[in-house]
Amino acid sequence: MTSDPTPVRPVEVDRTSPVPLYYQVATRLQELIESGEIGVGDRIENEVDLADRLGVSRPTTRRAIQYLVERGMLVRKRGVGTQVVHPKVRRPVELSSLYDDLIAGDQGPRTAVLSLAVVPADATVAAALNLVPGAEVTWIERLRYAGDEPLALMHNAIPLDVRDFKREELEVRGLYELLRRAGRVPRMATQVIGARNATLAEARMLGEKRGASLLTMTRTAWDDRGRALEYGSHLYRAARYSFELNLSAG
Amino acid sequence: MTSDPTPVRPVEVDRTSPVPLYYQVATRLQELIESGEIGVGDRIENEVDLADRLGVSRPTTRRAIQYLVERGMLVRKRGVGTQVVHPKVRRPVELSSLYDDLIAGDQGPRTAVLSLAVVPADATVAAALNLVPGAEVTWIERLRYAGDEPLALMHNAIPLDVRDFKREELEVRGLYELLRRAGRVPRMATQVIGARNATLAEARMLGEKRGASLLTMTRTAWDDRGRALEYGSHLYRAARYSFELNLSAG
DNA sequence: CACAAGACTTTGTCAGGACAAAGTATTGAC
DNA sequence: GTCAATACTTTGTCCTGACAAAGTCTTGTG
Repeated sequence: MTSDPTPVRPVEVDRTSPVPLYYQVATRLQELIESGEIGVGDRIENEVDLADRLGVSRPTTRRAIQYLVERGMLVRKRGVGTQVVHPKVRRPVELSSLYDDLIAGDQGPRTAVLSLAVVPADATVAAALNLVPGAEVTWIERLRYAGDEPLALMHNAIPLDVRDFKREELEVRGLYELLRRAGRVPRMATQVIGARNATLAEARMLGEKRGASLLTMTRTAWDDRGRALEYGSHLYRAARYSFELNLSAG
Repeated sequence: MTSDPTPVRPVEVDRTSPVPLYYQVATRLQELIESGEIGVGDRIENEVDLADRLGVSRPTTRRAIQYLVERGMLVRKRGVGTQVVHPKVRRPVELSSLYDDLIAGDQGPRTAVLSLAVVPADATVAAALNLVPGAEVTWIERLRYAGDEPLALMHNAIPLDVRDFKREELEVRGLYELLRRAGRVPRMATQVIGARNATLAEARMLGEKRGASLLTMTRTAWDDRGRALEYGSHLYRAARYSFELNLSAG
């Protein structure tokens, strides 16, 4: 016995608002699902009826539903209907979460800039940023703290044309924010997560014992036009840090 | 001086094909970009003209372009046009790549099933799979090899109602394939990647020294209807394995 | 020459309609 | 009763048409 689809109750769209209709509908649906009014496993009203009742066209309704399907909240099946599969938005791994270490620099955890200099790129950096070997880059070394304890040792290389960095700004605002202010917004990134044992020097900086397990993460980020923006090579204390990913398959 | 948009040359859509038109167009565009006929930074023809020339409607063309935008190959700007930002498809982290360790079991690397038994779920497993503590699950322990060398030690817990597993099948087909055959397709997953030093027992199984750095990955996967499908807790030799992710921000 | 107003280009949103395809439920024949 | 054919529901694809909004380029004014 299949349960009847839950009708979406009082919903009105605001046609004077600059917010697109499909987005208004999607947001409303999302609220209903997150609040539990439409539970996991429930079917929602079919597109045609929903569109009618909201007073919008079917394409608009479809687009709203599609938006939530892509976010992993809903699943559609032809001939069957649209079902809630998850009450929370499961983002398909966002750059924002990827950059949380940088964003977070704006708020809580303290970040110390250990060094900031213009140096010639070594082979690895040059390859990652698609530069000619020996081209100059801004090289940043930072130590991130969580409370009093060191958490991560972060190295970044940024092409010279991206921006001129100042130490104080970097400590206060964080790398990500500075890039954004320069109008260079990351659009794409590849990252590799691995692990290895700490060297003596690394262990000392991070307050670990030699040989302690460290998480390694290297990342290259590109902007809108495919220009390399940033190369990062970071070390995290494995005992105090892990990466969390939410994935969805369409 | 902006360069003229590259016209997409001989393209025809096949209306007798069961492949959707928008997908045909997207595939054709993708080929042109991957082959380099349309280079990074080039603008492609505008939607309206493209649609005209292909003999399809603008919404269909838009959908094709949208598809490639979501994959990170193209970027659109209102009033400007659509530009190529990356010549290869950068998938936003797929479940398929997430499951490569399982899929790969079908082909190259050998996987030995160390144990396969029905046991009561411990607290961690029960919580991850959303079961009552003590409920029975199929518990699988496997050792993955790359060539002659051990690569990973994998533990999985699968709710009993999902499927009845046989050792031989598991060795030959891999877990993922067996789940798929049971009609339980993973749609969503959360995973946590961390690291720690190997215990003596783990080191022995993996052919490492005690204290060697290991990558840890725990994952819970859900199917279509939000039912927990699989919990996995895996250990990888950090010296021989790393996770690669491609991310895009919309 | 500098700068603002306007024209133009291009993508973004939205409507309404039509038919196809994939499930589900019902009906009918044996 | 069982099973296959049929009807029905629901999403998937595709079309035409229209206007809005955000850039870019041109033009004209001071």
